[in-house]
Amino acid sequence: MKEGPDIARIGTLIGDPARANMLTALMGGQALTATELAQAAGVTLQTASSHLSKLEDGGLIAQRKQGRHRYFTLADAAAGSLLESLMGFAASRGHLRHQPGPKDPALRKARVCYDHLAGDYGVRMLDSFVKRGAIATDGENLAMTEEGRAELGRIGIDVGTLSSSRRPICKSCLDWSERRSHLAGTLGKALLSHFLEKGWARRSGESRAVLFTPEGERKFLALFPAD
Amino acid sequence: MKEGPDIARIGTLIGDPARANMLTALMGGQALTATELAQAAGVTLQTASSHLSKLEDGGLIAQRKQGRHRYFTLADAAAGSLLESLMGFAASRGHLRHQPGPKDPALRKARVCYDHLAGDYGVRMLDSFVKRGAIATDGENLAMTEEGRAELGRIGIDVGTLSSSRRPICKSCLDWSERRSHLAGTLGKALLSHFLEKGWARRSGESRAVLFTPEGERKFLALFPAD
DNA sequence: TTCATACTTCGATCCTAGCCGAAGCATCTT
DNA sequence: AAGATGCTTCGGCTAGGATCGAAGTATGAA
Repeated sequence: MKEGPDIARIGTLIGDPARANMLTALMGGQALTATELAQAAGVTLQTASSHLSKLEDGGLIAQRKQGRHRYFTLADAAAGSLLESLMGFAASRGHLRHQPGPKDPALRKARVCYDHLAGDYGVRMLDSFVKRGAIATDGENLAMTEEGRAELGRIGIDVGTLSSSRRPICKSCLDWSERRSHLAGTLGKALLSHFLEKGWARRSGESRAVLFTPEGERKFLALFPAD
Repeated sequence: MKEGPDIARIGTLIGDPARANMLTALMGGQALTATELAQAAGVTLQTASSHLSKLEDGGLIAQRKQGRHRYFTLADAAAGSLLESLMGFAASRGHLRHQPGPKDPALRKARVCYDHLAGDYGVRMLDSFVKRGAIATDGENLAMTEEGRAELGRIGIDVGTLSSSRRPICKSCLDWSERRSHLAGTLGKALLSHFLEKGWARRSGESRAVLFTPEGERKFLALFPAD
């Protein structure tokens, strides 16, 4: 019949509201149990179990058995990036589930996107890197410069250890709230971990929001000045 | 729990096989009619019509009325890019439907658009007429000049006989493979007929492609030189 | 005008897939 | 061992939506 990849299968998987809620919850980057995901989706455990096995078959999520728990995560960074693209597109068409009112400014300011920082602060960080020549870009692809390696060394991140993975060090990821790109890849992950370790910020309990301490915020803004 | 963009809505739109087939067909870049898309999707015209209005509401496609046809295209580059991401992801997970066959460059080169010539050659023809002052344009509307009447007389077309109909002699028609305008109207129709009658070209069997003979191609290119 | 073509809307059917209750495994605790 | 917790499987119910026939609308052709 038809040729090419089966986008309908992926679409169907994401198209169910319960599954979409689960995937959105997993965008936080944390591994969640079936019970937690059932709650996030608003369905019973049996139903959630059925959804999770479909998502796993489709290659969107992966599971890890640990004792009597099963921890689910997004399958990989590509899955996270696809979901972020979808969110960006949906937001650009005005397909929001509730108005972007003053209720969730924390999410717009800084949130976790799978394993790296997104929102205003995420975009600001990438902008700053590009502006000072630490990262070179052709609009789509990103590349580390020599200056960038030195710069990150001063911050306290050894770029050498990041290149071991097959995953790219720098990658752009479309930000749905800002409609611009922020920094993904192993470097994006390392930077977020760095901020959390240093105590500049902490993860919000249930939400994807990243909450900066007053001191952490001051240091972050000094490190990545805006225009 | 219900935060952010509604990815489920986009997922549902792409998740139906008939709609996915339509979107895949539109990824070719050409504008397609509802009838053509119904064929591509393997459903009846009524069903296709329903799908198309849903896709339009969702912001994935746009339509352009032209005469009694409705030409559908992807809404914009963002929609195309989203679909490409999805195809890449689906392919990376091994969700393939069939091996991709050789695509048809002949369609992009020259094809029939209702009753006139479209594609690279169609755009080239209008460009050439405008450049030599045979047709005047304000960007949207086209008008025959006196020079143009003489010019067409030399080619072998009597413009006088074309003006009997209520249909305009010259009309611009957006070409979706080239993203520029080509020549429609009774003159566009007459020119295509002329080429076919003279044996410069012939219509492909089932496809919309117009196949030029080596001699016809030489004469056509001499008559309508590029920049 | 009358006919033909392109498409939409309406109405009815049918089938998929989401849903949950109940029961069944598996693993940890005591 | 017995009980508790976490999750899966089974079976039946139901709603949503994909589908098409038939009728309606719009535009072009004769």
